[in-house]
Amino acid sequence: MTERPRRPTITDVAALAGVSRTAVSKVFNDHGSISLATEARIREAARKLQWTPSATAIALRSARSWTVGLILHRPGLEPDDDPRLPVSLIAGLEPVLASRGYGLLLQTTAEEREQAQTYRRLAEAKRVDGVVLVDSMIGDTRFELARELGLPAVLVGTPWREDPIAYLGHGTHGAGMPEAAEHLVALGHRRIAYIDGPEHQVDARDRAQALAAALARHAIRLVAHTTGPYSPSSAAVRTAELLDRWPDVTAILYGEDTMALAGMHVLWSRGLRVPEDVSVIGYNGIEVGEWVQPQLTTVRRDSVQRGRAAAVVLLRLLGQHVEQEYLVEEPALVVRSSTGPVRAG
Amino acid sequence: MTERPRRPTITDVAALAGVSRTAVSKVFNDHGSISLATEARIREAARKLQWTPSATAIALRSARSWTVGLILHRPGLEPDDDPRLPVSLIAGLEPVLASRGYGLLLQTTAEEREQAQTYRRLAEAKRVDGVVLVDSMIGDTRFELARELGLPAVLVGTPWREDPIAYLGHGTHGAGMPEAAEHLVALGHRRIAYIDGPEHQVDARDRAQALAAALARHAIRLVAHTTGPYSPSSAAVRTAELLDRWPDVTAILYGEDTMALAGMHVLWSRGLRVPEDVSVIGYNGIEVGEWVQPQLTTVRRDSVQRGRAAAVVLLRLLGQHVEQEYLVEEPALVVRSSTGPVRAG
DNA sequence: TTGAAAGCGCTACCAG
DNA sequence: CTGGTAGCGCTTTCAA
Repeated sequence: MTERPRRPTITDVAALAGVSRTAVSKVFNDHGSISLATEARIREAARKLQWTPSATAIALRSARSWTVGLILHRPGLEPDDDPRLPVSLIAGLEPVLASRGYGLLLQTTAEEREQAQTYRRLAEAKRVDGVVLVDSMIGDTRFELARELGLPAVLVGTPWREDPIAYLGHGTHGAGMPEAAEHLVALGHRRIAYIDGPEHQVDARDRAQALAAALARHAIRLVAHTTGPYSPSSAAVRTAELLDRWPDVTAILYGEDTMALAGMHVLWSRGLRVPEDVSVIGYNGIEVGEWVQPQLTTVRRDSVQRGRAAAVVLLRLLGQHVEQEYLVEEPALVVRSSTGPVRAG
Repeated sequence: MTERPRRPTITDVAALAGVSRTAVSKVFNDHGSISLATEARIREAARKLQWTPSATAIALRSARSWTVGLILHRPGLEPDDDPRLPVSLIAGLEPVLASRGYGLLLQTTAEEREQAQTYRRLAEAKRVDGVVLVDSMIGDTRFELARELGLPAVLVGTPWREDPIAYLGHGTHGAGMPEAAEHLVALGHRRIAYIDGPEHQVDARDRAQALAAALARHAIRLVAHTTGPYSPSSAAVRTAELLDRWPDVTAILYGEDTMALAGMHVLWSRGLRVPEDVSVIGYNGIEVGEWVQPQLTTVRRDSVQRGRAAAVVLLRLLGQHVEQEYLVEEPALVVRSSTGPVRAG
């Protein structure tokens, strides 16, 4: 490989254009005033040299990194089964951030408690100007941490208690769950179980509460409510235990779609048919739910929309003037064929 | 909110410790020599001030951003059905990069051709020190681009033609497909179709070739081979067309697991049973395949492993001395219940 | 309208 | 073993 020439700097451009670096800077930040002729010369020189301002120099000079951090907790080694690497969220977030010149820096942590350290490191080293918080937990200390670090932050989810942090809830608390409950009740279900996500997750808690409240209006209580990781295998285990203890359950809700699929697998393996013997409802509205047999009734929520909206909130916290607003629809029940009338008799 | 004090700088630490900035720098980069006493004083001062070296200053000074870029093409708005946001890959990549202090910067592009521009921008602005390339295409120009930009790069996949770029192939060309072919042939299948990924993808091409070659050894030719996007809906459409034209097909392979699920859905909706009437094989080994009914026979490959290995390759290109090697297993056929003997008669 | 100079926070090179 | 100095590439007063 031949020695590659040093990247051109603003000084080179200035020299070529026969002006000062100041002039170049002004042109590229449309600050101050520059005569049209000079500007043309400068732009021409920059083009010739293929010069682009150095992001690192700008970062140092302006004390902003133009980067937003997203820190994710990866519980296990296998991520396929982990709904917590929020692909759709990123798909919504990133383009909006990029439209304002912000990059998205992804970090994963093995342990929950590493997170605080990671935020601190990123913030203190000035690697990021702000962060997107996901997976809101009960007792979450990240909001205070962000404030202490002076780090603009937006939470995608609902804070566990009143908090001044900017957040973007998943719709009103537990949205979609009342509809799911009504749906099951209308089909005649009375013995309903809920295979839930982790106990300490705010989102899971809100949904569980909304579900319980909706059922209570019909004087129904969940026959069982288990909490645990958002993993299909955990859902499978818990479904099996559920069926052992309450074989007469007629409907099961799951905290996540892939959990519901795993649950259905257990049902089939016990000779129970869905929905003839047991109805099943998932949560999230992943596309696969449409293709499986029976098609999965679920509560769909749109993380892409939520990601976009969160990006806007954060950009504003970062001092950007953003006009655009993005719609975020409420989570909604999608009735497909994994739910049906309770069996007569 | 009260006015937050300016972040401490190395000068503050030096002042507090009563030494020069040089001394502080030396301690934190264990360069040069510093007496134990001085070092202790310096560390103490840094601790008191909660000082962390500024990443941006280091970036400017060292002309490295300590960041690696990952640019992804997002074809549609809905990412759920898009296997191209390679979650598992990221899960493998990021921790290894982070272990050496490298961050992972994620960018998405709407159009394929925007990619070149994005690489150029990142490289010229020195936002990234290197890139991970995914989704190897036939006619791919990114390798030359990376060289032109002097940007260390590693391709996860196989280059479309001989190229000096560092890459991490998905095992030997088309690995797993011969096994899949043998499996079907052994079950008595002769009328086999392949609902493939995009025509211009190297990985898809290699797999198709490997499949065709393996079948040819048994004097079998695919009754149909369609190419198209890696999307379930496309797979559904193509499956329907396939069944219209070749109703006598007894086995269908798919370029991706979620495509296979969509295909099975179409089969069921036509009253065909899997595997009694038609056998189905997917590709990738996503976890959901285990939970659906019937469980999906597939070729599993481990993107997490591949991500780790790719990170090591890139780190070395970036001049890091990495001892650790990560195992990358060959893709392997996982026989489950979506394949069965061809129906007698 | 233009540019000289100072300096963002850090590290490398030398001289002491 | 220690520290002064120069400078990474850029922007921003402020003076001409």
